[in-house]
Amino acid sequence: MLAQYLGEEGFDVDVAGSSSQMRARMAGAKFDAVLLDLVMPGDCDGLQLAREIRSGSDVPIIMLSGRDDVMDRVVGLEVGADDYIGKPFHLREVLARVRTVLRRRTVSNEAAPPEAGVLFFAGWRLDVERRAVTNPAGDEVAMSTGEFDMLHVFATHAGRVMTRDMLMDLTHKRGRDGFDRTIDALIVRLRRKIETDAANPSLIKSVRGVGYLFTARPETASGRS
Amino acid sequence: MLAQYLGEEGFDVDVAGSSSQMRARMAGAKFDAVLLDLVMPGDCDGLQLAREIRSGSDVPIIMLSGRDDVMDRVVGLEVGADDYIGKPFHLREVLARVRTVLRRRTVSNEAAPPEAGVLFFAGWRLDVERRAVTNPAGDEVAMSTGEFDMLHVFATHAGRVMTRDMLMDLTHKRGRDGFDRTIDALIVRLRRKIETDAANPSLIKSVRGVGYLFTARPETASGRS
DNA sequence: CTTCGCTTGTTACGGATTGTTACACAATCG
DNA sequence: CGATTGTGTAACAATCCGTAACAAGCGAAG
Repeated sequence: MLAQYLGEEGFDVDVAGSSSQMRARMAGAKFDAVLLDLVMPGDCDGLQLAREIRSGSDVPIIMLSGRDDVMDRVVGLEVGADDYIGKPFHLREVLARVRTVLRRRTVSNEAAPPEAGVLFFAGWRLDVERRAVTNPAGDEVAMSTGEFDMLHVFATHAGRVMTRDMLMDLTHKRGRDGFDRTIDALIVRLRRKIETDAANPSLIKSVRGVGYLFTARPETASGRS
Repeated sequence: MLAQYLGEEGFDVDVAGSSSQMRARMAGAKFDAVLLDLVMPGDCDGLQLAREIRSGSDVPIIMLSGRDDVMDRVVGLEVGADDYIGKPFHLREVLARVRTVLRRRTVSNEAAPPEAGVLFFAGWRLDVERRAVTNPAGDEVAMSTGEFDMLHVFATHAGRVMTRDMLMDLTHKRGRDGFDRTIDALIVRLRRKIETDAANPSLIKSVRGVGYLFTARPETASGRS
């Protein structure tokens, strides 16, 4: 049903009925996005599968679920899905989300390939190789390891709200303790270095109850004005 | 039993004892939703019937089933049902699902794009990506997370009366039950920030007994300099 | 090995935001 | 006109977040 609808809307759609089938398809061709059901008919569940895809690729993943469970949603996003659509999903909505994800992806693709040497945003320059950061005025700003990692994660995930858990996963490669405010503390320290007014942040916005959002649009090296 | 209960809750309920009876009823009147039992007493099964309804209409369909079988659920949703309620269903639950389906339907029908880059209205500028709002004078107005979300919803649903349920769905990702005045409180706070005279609101009008209406006409980016 | 300096994690406090309740007032109804 | 219902708003409580302060690591220099 979904495949047909998306097909009519101009997308090339390929359907896989099982995880193994999917692996085969994905090995053979490049896809722009993956729609994944949380509950799979077969052996493997959707979360596991999403993690698997993420480990080897950057394809946008949109998760579908029969239940609109908050926990599912959170876990889904943690695993690396780009979006999550809960139960009573209408075709139009799926279509809209697919378009959104593709748009985001193409934007960030041009500007920030996963391991680009240098990233630019809002006049700032972030040299991944040298781990050096330069402000719009051209001065190099000293960053601690943690601050740099955090900024790097933000720069490569610009425009998407990041939960604290995501940030924890991405900046602290492993090991997550119980509940702490580690991320918040890092955010404060980072804001003090890159925001002109740390009390009214413009680059790193808080999204209450969810996480943080990096608002700057990544620019290409040649795209600077 | 169901019909009586829903009737007491204020719904107009019509009961059909067979598929043919249903066709007759549906031909004669417009319905807001259909509750369908998976196993039918007569000739035709519920799935077939759901497919039939879907082929000619967009009415929300809620499927009831004696067995809580995953396969049934999946097939039911595939056929185009909007929701599925398995075996031990309580009247309250059915009621809640009916309300949700009605709510979702009205929301998602004409609400195509929940996302756009920058929105303009009545001289205001709302940058969705940067989560920043600028007033007609050009000053940036600080908005809390909730206020921004609410304004965003209004801006993308301008000219349409939004019920509190719709607003709750769109601003608070997870459904709330019970009665509260959360939305009203947010409206007051939002009005104080964007209305020139909060006592005589011009942008956000109240529609007694229904909800709120955002009166500004959205302008395209090119409509302003 | 010890000390020093820097970074990072933790805790605590205060302010900001948000949900809830209560009350006043307006609109509607009979 | 009074009764009922719905909305505006203040006040309060619960929660979340920003931030300072401190403690724990960590590495380099001595």
